[in-house]
Amino acid sequence: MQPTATASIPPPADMDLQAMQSMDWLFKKERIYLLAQFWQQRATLAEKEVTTLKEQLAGTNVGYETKDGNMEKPNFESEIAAKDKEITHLLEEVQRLQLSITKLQESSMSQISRLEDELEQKRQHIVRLENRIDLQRDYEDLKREIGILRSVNFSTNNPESKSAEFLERARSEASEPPVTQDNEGKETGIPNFGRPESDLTDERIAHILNEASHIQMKTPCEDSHSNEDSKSPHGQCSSPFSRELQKQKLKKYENDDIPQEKVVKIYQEELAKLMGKRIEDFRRDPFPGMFFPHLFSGASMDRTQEEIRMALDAYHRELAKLNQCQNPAQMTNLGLLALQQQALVHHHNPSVNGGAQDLSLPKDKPKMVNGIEDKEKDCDDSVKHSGSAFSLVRPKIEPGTQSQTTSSTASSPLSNSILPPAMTPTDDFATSAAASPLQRMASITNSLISQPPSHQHHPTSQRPLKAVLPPITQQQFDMYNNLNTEDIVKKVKEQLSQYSISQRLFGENVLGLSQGSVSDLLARPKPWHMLTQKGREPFIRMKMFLEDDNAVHKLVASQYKIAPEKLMRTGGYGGTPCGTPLGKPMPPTQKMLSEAAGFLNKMQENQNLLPPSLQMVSPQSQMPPGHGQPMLLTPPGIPPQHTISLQQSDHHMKKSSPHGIPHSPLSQHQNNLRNLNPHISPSVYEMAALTQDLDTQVITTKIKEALLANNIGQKIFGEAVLGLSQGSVSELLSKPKPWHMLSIKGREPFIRMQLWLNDTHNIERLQLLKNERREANKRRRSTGAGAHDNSSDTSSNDTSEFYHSNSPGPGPPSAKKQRVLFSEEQKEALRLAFALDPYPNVATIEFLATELGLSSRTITNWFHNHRMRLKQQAPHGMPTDVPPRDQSGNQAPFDPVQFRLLLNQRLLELSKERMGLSGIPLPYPPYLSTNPNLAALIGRGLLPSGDMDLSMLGSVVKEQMSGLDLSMTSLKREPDDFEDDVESNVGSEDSNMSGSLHGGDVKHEPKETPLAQIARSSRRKPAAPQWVNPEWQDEKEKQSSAGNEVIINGVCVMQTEDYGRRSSEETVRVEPTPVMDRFEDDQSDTSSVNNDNDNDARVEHCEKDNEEDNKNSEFDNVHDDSDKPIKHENEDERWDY
DNA sequence: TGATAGTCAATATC
DNA sequence: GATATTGACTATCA
Repeated sequence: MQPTATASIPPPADMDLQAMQSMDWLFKKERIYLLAQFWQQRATLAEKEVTTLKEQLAGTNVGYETKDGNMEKPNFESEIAAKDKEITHLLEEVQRLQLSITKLQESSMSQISRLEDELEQKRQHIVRLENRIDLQRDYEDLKREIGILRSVNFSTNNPESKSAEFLERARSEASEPPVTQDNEGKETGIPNFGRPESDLTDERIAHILNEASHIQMKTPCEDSHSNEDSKSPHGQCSSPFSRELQKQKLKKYENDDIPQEKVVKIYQEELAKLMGKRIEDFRRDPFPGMFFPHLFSGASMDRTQEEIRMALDAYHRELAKLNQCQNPAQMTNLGLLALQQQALVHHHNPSVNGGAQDLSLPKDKPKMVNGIEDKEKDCDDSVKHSGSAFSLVRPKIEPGTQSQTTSSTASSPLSNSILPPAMTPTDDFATSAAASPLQRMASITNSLISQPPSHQHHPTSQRPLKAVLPPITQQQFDMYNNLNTEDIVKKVKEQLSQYSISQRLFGENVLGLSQGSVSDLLARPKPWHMLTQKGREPFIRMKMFLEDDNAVHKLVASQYKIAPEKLMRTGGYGGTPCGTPLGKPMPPTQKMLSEAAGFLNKMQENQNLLPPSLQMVSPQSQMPPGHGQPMLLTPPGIPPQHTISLQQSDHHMKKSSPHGIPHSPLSQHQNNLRNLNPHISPSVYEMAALTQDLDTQVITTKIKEALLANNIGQKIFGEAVLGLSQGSVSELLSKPKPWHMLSIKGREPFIRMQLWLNDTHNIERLQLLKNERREANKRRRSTGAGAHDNSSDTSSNDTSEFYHSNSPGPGPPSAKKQRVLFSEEQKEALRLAFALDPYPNVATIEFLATELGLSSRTITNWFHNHRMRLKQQAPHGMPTDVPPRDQSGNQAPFDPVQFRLLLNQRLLELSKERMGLSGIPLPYPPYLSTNPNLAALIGRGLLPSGDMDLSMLGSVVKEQMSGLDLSMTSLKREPDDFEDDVESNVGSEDSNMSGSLHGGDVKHEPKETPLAQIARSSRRKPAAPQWVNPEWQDEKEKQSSAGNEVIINGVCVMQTEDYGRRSSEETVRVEPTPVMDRFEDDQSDTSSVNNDNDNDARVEHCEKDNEEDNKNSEFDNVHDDSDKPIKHENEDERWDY
C-alpha cells in the first residue's frame, strides 16, 4: 500500500525557483517524503496494535491448553515485544528517511548553487555568443582598420607608401582570412579559391616583408628569436607572445576595451614575424615536406601556423558553438570563416606555390602519413581548447608524454559526436578533430563545399568512423591504479540506462570500442587485477566518463542526432532556441523528463484519454497561416510549441480537473519549470516517452474521419502533418498499434496526429496546402509541359520539396527502382517455408533463394517483413503469430525435401484451382500420413485431401526436379493460418526423409518438441528503455517483479495490467479494413476453439490466437518458473490475454 | 550476425 | 487519384 495521492503531500518547504533547477532532487525528496509518511503511518498502526494487544492482555484471561493439559496464557508478551521491535524499526526507518531528506536538502542546496553558477556562466556565454554572431564582420572590420592604420603608420614612418601597400597586401593575403574583392574592391566575404596562387609569390612576400621589417618597429624579442622560433617548436618568446596575442584578440571581441592601435600593432608584429619565419623556412628548404614531411609539418612550419591557428582558434571554437544552434545563417558564417581559414592555410603555406604544393596535404588531410606528427604537435595547443567536458576522450596529453602517442589519427570521436551533424565525423572531421583549428576548419570547409547544407543531417553521411581514441597516458594509468571494475560498470550501466545512451554510442565515443565489446565489458567486467594494461584502458575511460559531469549530457545530445535528422526536415529541431553552447546541447535532462513525466501523469489522472500535452490547440495555429516557411502542420517536436502546449494543458487541467486536484508539487514544478526555462521542454519524442497511454485507435479513427470528411488525402496529410509517406500513413491509419506497443519513435506520428486534431485550423491549413499544391501542379503542367515529371507530384509541392530537398541536386533523379515482384508461386513457396521455419538459417535462405530464383537478400527481407507484418496483424492482447525464435538455434530444421513436397502439393492445388478442378480431392503420398507436420498441414486445410491427380503430380515433380516453375499465378493465400499449426504439432517427426535434394546445404539439427520450441523465449533481451520517466523506472522495478510490465523494443513500457484491462474492457479494435479475405481459405478449416471474441474484423486472428493461446497456456507454466522480471512481449501478451 | 521497429516508395487495388 | 500492399532499407540492439 502506498500512501495515496501525491496531492496530499504538502509541497516541500523550499519549493522555489532554485529548487526547480533540480527536479531530480525534488522527485527523490518527494519519494522519500512519501516513504517516510508511509513508514510513519505503519509505525502508528503498529503502535495502535500494540496498545490493543496490551489491552487485550490486561482485559482477558483466556488461555489455551497445552499438550500436557495445562492452561497457558497466550504469549502476548512476546507479540508485544515483536510489535515493539517493529515500531522501533519503523521509527528508525522514519528517522533514516528524514535524515535522507535532510541530506538531500543539503546536497540540493549545493547543487542549486552549482546550478546557479552554471546558469550564470551560460548566461554569460550566451551573451558572448550573441556578441559573436557578427564575428566575421567584426573580423573584417578589424582588418580594414588595420589597413587604414597601417597606411597611416606607414605614411608617417616611411614615405614609400608603396611598400606599405605591398606589405598590407601581403599581410592581408597571407595572414588574414582571404576575402575576395569584387570589382569595386568591396569585400564580398567569399574566399577566392579561383585566384591563381602564384599571384603572390613567396619571394614577393619575402621582399615586401623584408622591406617592411626594416620600416617597422619590432620587439627585441622578435628580432632576436625569430630564427630560433623556427627551429624550436617551443620558442621562449613566441609562444607567450602569441598567447598574449590570442588573448588580446579574444578580448577585442569580448570587451572591445583594447585600444585598437595596440591590437593592430600586435597583429602587425606577429604577422611580420610569422611571414618572416615562413620565408626563412622556405628559403632553407623549398620542399621541406617532400623530404622531411614530418619535420616539416611538425616543426618550423607548424610553429608559424600554429600561432595563427591559435589566434583563430577562438573563432573556431565559438563558431562551432554557434553551429550547435544549427542556424543556417550561422552555419553560413561558419562556412565562410571556414573557407577563409582554409584559404588562409593555402595562402599562408608556401606549399601552395609550385613544387611544394603537396605539402599542404598533411595539413588538410592529416591522416595516414602525417597524422601522428600532426597530432603530436597540435594536441599541445588544440587540446587546451577542446571542450573540457570531453577531455576524457581526448585525454590531456602532457608535453612530456606526447612522444608516447601512437594513435594514428588521434581523432576525438566524442568531440566529433558532439558536433552538430554537419560537422560530425565525415572522413575529414574524424581525422582532423584533434588537429588544429585550421585543419578542422579546412575539413569543415571541404565538407561544406562538397555537401549541400541540407545534407547536414543525413544519417548515412555522418556515420561516425570507428573511433580511435588517444591512448591512456601513463599519468592516467598512475592516477587510476586500482579501480573497482564492477562498481564502474554498474555506474556506467546506470548512466547509460538512465540517459538511454546506446552501448554503441558509448563504446564508439567514449571507449573507442564496438558495441559488442562494450556489451561484453559491461556484462562481465573482469576484476582489475586480472586485467592487462590494455584491458584496463576502457575502465579508466569509463571512470573518467563518470567523473565528467558533462560527458553524459554531451553523449546524450549526440545521440539525439536521430531526432534532428528527422526533425530538421521541418526546421523544427533546428528551431530550438540556441543558448546551448557546446557544452550543453540541450539534452532533455533527467530533470526535465521527470518534470514533464510527473506533469503528464498527473494530467492523465484528470483526463481519460489524452495526455495533457496533447489537449491543446496546435501552436501552429498561432502562426500566420500560409507562412512562407513550409512546416509540418503539427509541431514536430519543437520545444517552443510544446511550451505552449504545456501552458495550455496546464490551463486545461485547472479548468477541467474534476477532482479539483490542487497544485500538487508536480504541477507546481511544471509551472516553475515553464517559467524558468521555457525553451527546455520536451520534444515530441519526449512527449511520446512521457505519455503513458494514448488511444491510437481513437486517434486514427478521428483522423480518418477528418480526412474523409474533408477530402484530404493520406499523402498530403502524411507529408504535411506527420512527415511520412502515404504508404506509412496508410499503415498507421489502418493498423494502428496500441500505444504501449509502440516505441518512442513509433509514437511520434500519433502525437503529431493528436496535436493536429487539436489544432482548430487543422483542416483549413491542409486545404490551403492542398490548393497550393494543386495550383502549383497546374502551373507546372502549363509551363513546364511536364518536362520533369520525375515523381508525379510526390516531391514537387512545397512541403515535400521541403522534406525531400535533402537529396542533392547533382545527378539525375535516379531512375525508379523496380521492385521485386514475387509471383504467387514464389509467395506460396515462401509462405510454406515460413510455416516450416519462420526463422530460416542462412543455409535455408540460400536454398530458398536458389530454389525460387531470388536473391538471398530478398528472401531475408521477405521473412523479416512477413514476421513483422504477422506480428502487426495480431490483434491487441493476442499473441503474435510468429513464435519466438528458438534461442539455441534448435528450431525444427527446415527440410528441403519436405519443403518441396509440400510445395508441390500447393502448386498442384493452385493448378487445379486454375483449371477449375478445385473440387477434386487430391491424395497425398503415403508418407504424408506418417509425417505429423504434414498431416497437420493437411488437417488444417493447407493441403488438400482426397485423391490426387497423379499425372499432375508427376508433372509437378518433374518441374520440381528441373527447378520449380514459379511462373504461375493464381490464388492468394496466407500461410499465417497454418504456421501455428505446424508449430503446434507436438512431437513432429519430420525431415527424416531429408537428404538427397540439396541435403548438404541444410543442417539438420537436433530436434526439439514444438512445445519446447514455443516455450522458449525470444533470444532478445529487452533493451534499456529510452526516455522513460526514470521515476517510472523505480516503480517498474517494484512492479516488474510482479511480472506485470514489459519493455518493448527497448523503448517503451507496456503496462500489462492496463493491457489486460484494455483488451478486456476497453477497446475492441475494429479494423476499418478487414483482412478476412486473405484468410478465407483457411478459416473454414480452422479447427480451433473460438473464444467468442467480439472483434469481428479479427475473428480469424482470434481463432488462431486463441488457439495458440490455448496451446501456449501450458507453456506459460513453464515460463512462470522463470523469475525474469521482464518478459518478452509475446509471452506477456499471451499471459495477459 | 541476426533480430526488431520503423519507414520509404514502387506497385497493386479500389 | 486515393489508398493498400509490400519489398527494401536504415537504425538499433543483443
